[in-house]
Amino acid sequence: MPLIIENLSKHITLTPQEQELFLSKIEIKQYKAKTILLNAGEICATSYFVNSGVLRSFNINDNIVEHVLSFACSGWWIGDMYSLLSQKPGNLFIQVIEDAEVVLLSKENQEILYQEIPKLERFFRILIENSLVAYQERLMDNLSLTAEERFEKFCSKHHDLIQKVPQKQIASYLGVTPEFFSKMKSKLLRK
Amino acid sequence: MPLIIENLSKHITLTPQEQELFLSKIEIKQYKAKTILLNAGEICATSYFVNSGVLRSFNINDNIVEHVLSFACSGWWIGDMYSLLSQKPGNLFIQVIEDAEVVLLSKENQEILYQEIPKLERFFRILIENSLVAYQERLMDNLSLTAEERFEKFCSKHHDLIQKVPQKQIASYLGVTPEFFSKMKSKLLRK
DNA sequence: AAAGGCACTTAATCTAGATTAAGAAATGTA
DNA sequence: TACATTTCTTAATCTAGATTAAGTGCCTTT
Repeated sequence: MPLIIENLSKHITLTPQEQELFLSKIEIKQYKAKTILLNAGEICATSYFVNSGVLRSFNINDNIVEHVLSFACSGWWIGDMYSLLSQKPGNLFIQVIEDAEVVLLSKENQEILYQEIPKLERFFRILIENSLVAYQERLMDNLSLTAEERFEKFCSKHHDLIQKVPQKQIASYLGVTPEFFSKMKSKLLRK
Repeated sequence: MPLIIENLSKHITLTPQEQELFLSKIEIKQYKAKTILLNAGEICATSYFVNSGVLRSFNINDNIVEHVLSFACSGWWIGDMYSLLSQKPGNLFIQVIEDAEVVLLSKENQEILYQEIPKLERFFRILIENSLVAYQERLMDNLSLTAEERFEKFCSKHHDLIQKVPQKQIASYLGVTPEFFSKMKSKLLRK
């Protein structure tokens, strides 16, 4: 069974016909590492679901500093929610970190699917609810934990990513500089 | 027209009967300032919609330090999403800051309403989508802006709250100590 | 009116994490 | 294989914001 159908079935049950319909509305693509799927300033018209490999979303502020908003590996969705919803130019880049196979669902087809399979409204509501809870927790962590505590939490939650993602990007995700991250890491290893 | 019906009509259109049904499933209560509507450790079974007054959600970490997650004034929803969705004990408090009239929607009734008025699934999806985008932006702001820049952004976005909320709570929302906030504010006033 | 408790301010001191800089490893590329 | 580019490390210095502490003014409650 395709990974994405398995993913849907975590929250809703689709009939075989509905599964067919869903699969007919998506596109699957292979991308090499470093490929940019979405540039800041563009209008995001697609949701991305990762079959394999790793992606990230990030922005670049005027100081030319990158800030990683999220990583996505096998079984995760990623996109620029702001731009996708508002259909205005966003400020996120979406980039492949490790060679990836990605499912593309256009906003257009997503709306069609909402009409044809109303249950999907429920699926995406739950997906976004969970995402919201995760971002709320991450925000509170950034307000209340030290960099070291955030790193330990990240390790226990996303151990799989640590090998696959350049550590400067993990630093950025945690909100510290690569230099400080390096120092912190070697301090933790010495323990 | 009740504020909450007006609120629903921002994203969906309800028939008069549906409006009636909705109104029959909610409860309206008055609360004095400082009242706690939800304690950390409790399971959240209710969504709150503010008719008037101001509420906040916050947690308290082991160091006995409060961290404000969100404010809500007239026309805003507030709750402990994590606890509400998982039905596990949460770690948020929800408290009245300024005497308030609040609409209560129980999780139970919300589920019933999803059945009876499927459009509501759309409404809450959109509500949560917007909330998610806002938290993503706030997280990125915390990663990339200085406290002063965050404060200026807060002022331009939530000017109404500045008069109503004790400034130590705004400090907490922004992620700085009350002392530093005070210093920062007087520095900005001197300009 | 007194008294206790908050919220806010000011100021001195301290520190987590940033910045700058330079070298070492790793990776890509011809 | 060598060269270039990027990533990571180490270390010195710096700073935004924390901590500690003391004082002021304003509500509450009695």
